[in-house]
Amino acid sequence: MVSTAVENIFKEKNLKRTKLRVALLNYLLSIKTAQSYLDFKQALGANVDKSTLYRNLSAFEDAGIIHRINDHTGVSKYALGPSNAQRGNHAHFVCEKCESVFCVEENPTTALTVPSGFEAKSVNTIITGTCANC
Amino acid sequence: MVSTAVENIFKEKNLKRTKLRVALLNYLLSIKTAQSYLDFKQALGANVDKSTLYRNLSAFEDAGIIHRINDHTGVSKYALGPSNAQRGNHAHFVCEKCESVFCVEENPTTALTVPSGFEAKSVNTIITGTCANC
DNA sequence: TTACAAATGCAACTAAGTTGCATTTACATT
DNA sequence: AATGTAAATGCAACTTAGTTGCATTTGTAA
Repeated sequence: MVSTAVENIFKEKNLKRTKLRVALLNYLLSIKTAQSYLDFKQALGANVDKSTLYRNLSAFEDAGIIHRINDHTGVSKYALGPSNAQRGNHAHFVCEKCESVFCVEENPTTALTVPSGFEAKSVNTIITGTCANC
Repeated sequence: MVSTAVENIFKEKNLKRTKLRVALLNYLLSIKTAQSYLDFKQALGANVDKSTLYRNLSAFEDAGIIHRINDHTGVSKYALGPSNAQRGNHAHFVCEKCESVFCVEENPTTALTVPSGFEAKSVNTIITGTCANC
């Protein structure tokens, strides 16, 4: 089930429409939580090439299709949507039981003040707790 | 210049007072930015053992002496003070020019709302921008 | 001073992510 | 449809952060 969005996004972003990219994007569309390299590998087949996958994740990130999330584990995870630097901020919720990472809308956010001399450009928030499934 | 605090903290936390631990703690007291393994190695001598250093960082973290910070680079950095889960929240400022990481007081914070079914326990905020030195 | 748990040092390992390069493929142009 | 080309792939080799097992050493309490 390849949506129109998936059909068009490659042209829009000047990316070639390869098999893996279509599968990757459809998988991202199908899932609610942020995914790691290992998650993608498991979902797309153990035979997917590591370099190719990482390069595609980078390409998607550069194109603003996905954003990279760094939780406490140090392993990068990826979810649909551009980064906070490019769009309105959103937060990431990390479930401490199942380790899932969700994008959540940020609450009418704090006025952000930093020490004098410092200039803030973007904000990334990681919320830790338990998710609805746990 | 070994402060009284440093003399006492090991007994308080039931940690043995070894050479490296004293040096590590004094170094942390002397510096304003969060430090990575490589920073410590450079500051404390290239001969410090990797395992020992990492184990001490873990021990200090467990004891609430320091907390670990994960910025966008995926490399852990450490700074004095317990984690946000244990104390009032504070934020981390990452300078996009010099890559320094500072702990900054968090502004009187928002009521934190998460989707229904989710339960938030702690919040970690990474602010990206330029620091006072850059 | 001694005894023992805890800390160290070393080497070997794991796992995430990157790089170089030869081959293949998407796709625009003819 | 044939083809030229830049981009994408696949593979192997590498880098770097962090961990683990184990024999040796050391801090500290008795």
